[in-house]
Amino acid sequence: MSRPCAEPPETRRRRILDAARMVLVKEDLEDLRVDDVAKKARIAKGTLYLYFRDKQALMSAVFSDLSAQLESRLQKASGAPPLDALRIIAQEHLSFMDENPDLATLLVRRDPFLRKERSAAPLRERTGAHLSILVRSIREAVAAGLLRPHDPQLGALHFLSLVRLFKVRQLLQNSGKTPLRSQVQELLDLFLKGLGSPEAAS
Amino acid sequence: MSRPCAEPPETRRRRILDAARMVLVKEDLEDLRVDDVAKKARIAKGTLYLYFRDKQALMSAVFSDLSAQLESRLQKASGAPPLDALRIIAQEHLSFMDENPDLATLLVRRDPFLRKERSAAPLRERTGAHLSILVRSIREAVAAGLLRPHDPQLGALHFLSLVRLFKVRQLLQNSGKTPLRSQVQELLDLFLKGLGSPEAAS
DNA sequence: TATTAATGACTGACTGGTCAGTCATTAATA
DNA sequence: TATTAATGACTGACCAGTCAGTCATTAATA
Repeated sequence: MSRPCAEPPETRRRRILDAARMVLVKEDLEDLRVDDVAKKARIAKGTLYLYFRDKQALMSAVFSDLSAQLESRLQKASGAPPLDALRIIAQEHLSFMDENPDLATLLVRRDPFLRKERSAAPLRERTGAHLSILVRSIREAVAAGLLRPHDPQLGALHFLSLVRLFKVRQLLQNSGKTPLRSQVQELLDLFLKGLGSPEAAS
Repeated sequence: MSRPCAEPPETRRRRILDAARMVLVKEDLEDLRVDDVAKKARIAKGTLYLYFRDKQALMSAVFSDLSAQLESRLQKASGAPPLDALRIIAQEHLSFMDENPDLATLLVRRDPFLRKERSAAPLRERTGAHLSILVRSIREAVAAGLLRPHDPQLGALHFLSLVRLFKVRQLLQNSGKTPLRSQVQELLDLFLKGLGSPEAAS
């Protein structure tokens, strides 16, 4: 019945999560040291284990948290007309990454499709959800004659890999001062029209 | 003056390298255990250190080796007319990955652009070389009016991310019985024409 | 040719350091 | 005082890298 701690458990959990995210990004490694997270969160290591079963659970929580945030943004697209939905999805992805750079680094660096470790499972699941939002939009766009017929899963993966591409480009040239709106346009152009000149045939 | 070993040093080095590659793929982790490599190569751990300074050097050698193989294939494209060059590059990438599946897994999983560890340096360098081959072809294609004007680095990154996309798709649906030729065509179509229907405007 | 010495490639038990997870103790609250 | 949160020193597993010793092979000698 007593709570000697200075803050509510939820807040503390959040602090640990944030610390873990920061450490994960700074280390730029796949792994993190629990001691580092504890130090960053200004708690004892033992305390951390009151909030998370083990390191795996902690890392899973970090990714789960991140992609839940992203997912809630992508929901804005549902209900919009097909192409608008795609534009919104692109925009939300890119702006989300703009607003949380380290997070973007994490999401881009960890490819959820190619990881089999336990810690990646929730992320993969979430990305599956992102995919299904995309797939729906793409199906609709094809039905409306706005996209040429194709395997929607390929289309969705392609779209996501374009998002990834833009983020990679930004990370490479750390200037990255291209305004969001034109990035979105460029992305959609690549997706819809490719790079071939209009008059040429392949 | 004596060579008690049953095989020439070059062969042995190769065996270690192959073992390391296999372990790296099977573990599906970023890391590997030197003991595992030694066991796989059927040599004592100490022997391994006669051929490689340390674990880093071993891993660097693995990636360096892999991308050198790929690079030599991509050279086939040099000299070809712009669009043919792109087709050849796509084809060589995909067929190379078909022939060496675990290697493909490695190359796709490790994103050379986003890693900072020492072991990734040679891979990043090589991929830089791949990029420059691509950039050249793309510049020529733009000059010839076959591609619309754009930042060639973006184009090259886009092309590579399409290659990656196709490999990811294949890894996801492990059936993957799409014939090479049609994959190449599909890739080029995405690159050149995108997914928009011909008559629609964005 | 038979015997012995020299060589160095190869071995694997060992070391030292790292780090995830534990738990006896302490501090805070009711 | 009773209860529970928080602590951090400790443990034990793990693993990269080492190095003193082995022994197959070659060279030298009789």
